[in-house]
Amino acid sequence: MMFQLDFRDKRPLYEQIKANIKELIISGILKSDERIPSVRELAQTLTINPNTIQKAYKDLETEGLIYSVRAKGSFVAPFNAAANPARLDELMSELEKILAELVYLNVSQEQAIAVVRNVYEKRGVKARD
Amino acid sequence: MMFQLDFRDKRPLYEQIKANIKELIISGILKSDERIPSVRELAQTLTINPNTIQKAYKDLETEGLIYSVRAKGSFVAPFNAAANPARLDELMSELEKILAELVYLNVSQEQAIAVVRNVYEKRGVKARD
Amino acid sequence: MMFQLDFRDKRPLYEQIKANIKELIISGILKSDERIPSVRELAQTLTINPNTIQKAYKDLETEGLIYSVRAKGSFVAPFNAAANPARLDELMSELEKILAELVYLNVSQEQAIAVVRNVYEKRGVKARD
Amino acid sequence: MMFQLDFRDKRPLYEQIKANIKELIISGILKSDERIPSVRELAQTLTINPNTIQKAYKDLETEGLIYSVRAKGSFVAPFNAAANPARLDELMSELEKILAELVYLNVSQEQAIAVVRNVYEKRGVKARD
DNA sequence: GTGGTCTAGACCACC
DNA sequence: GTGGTCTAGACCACT
Repeated sequence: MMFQLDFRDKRPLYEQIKANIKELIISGILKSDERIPSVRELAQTLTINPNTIQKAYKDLETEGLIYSVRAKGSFVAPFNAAANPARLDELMSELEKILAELVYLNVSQEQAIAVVRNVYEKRGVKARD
Repeated sequence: MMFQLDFRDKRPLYEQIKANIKELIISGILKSDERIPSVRELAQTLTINPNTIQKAYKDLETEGLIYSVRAKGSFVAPFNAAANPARLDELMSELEKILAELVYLNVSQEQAIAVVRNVYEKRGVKARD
Repeated sequence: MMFQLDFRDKRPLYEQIKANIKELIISGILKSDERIPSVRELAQTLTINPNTIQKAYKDLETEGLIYSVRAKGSFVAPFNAAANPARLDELMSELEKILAELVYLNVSQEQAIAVVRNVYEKRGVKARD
Repeated sequence: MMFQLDFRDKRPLYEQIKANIKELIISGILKSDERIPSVRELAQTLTINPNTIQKAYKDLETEGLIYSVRAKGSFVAPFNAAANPARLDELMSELEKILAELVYLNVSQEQAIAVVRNVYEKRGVKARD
């Protein structure tokens, strides 16, 4: 489980960490109940302050993507479709916003659908534990 | 041309202003070369500082969505497909990220494509100047 | 003698007018002692305020590029190399600044010299009445 | 890293600041990833308002010459040839304009080329990070 | 301490 | 009246 931080990125470091871990989870690289590095481990690996990792993990836990067991570590949460309908609404709204701008930029419906098919082909058949 | 600011929103005010005006432009409500409110006018309407509007307008201008003429006012920029290849890349990348998360949340490809068709139906045939 | 103004240009209108007339003179399209449009004529052609033209002409006269004869009109000044050594210094300084940035952007000396040759080829042999 | 502002200069202060820092970068005095003074530091040194520096830095960042890291400071961006094709076009166009006027002022092609060679000799072999 | 955002109030150039 | 620039002083998020 490795990723790098971009210190020139405008986003806060903890946002980058969240985004990276989230990507590892939704791409299926990290499986359900798999252990992820402890706060201290990751802080050392990335050479940043543990507080920053702490904040990222806490956020991910609130979002239902990971869970922590005291004295054991943090783990990938098993997928639960019903867990966050709010997140789904949010994504749909973002999706519509992006599509609207694509329409404005003269991207054809066919091109847009092609992107959808492409993503589903790449990620759709991945195993989910 | 009216919209409201949400002072509880965590985003900077000028970002909200940008987003609102952008939406008015890409939705076709504001037409090419149509005049938008002056910096002072809008500041008064929204009861915020003119500098904040100024910043939003300046940003929108560098993004190619509006143009400002000294002593005349600010106007919607005529659409220019070739103007913003970078923005298109950015949008495509965002699109893929959202779709990836939708895959993870078990949204079917058919549902995703339905959203695309829906947006194109609603906005695709709008007149452009 | 025609040119167009770009109202979206950030420069003041009178600067654009100056630049256009200057280009017509240095490119040899307007010859020495040739008459240029009166303030009123040009103002009407461009549909802008005569004061703006007035200011442009006054500036050009100060720079030695045109001269005005009361009740006759304005004319292209005959070329006089010794007239503005200051302008030459200014140009040389600008030239060096641009070249310095080209160096930084990895443009080769050969490319730069090619541009020089190209311009001289195009404009060098033009007749100067 | 020192320079002075000319308060009689007609250009905005932030433009002067930008020009000065740009010169330090393209001349190689400031190296890649080298830290430049913080907004507040420089404001104090020049005895002007921090907002003015902020604006200059922001502009330099969008031009790709520096990058800023929150809570860390601002730094010289590593050179990226592909980053700025638009700027190159702009410079070339300016170069041609200046050369055209030099032709008009009877500066010989040889003299112009000599200037080019001179600049490349002075700056061409500087180290880049 | 750093960059980023915001306000209030001011002056300038342009048309 | 319009956009553009500048100051002074303030608060916030981040590390």
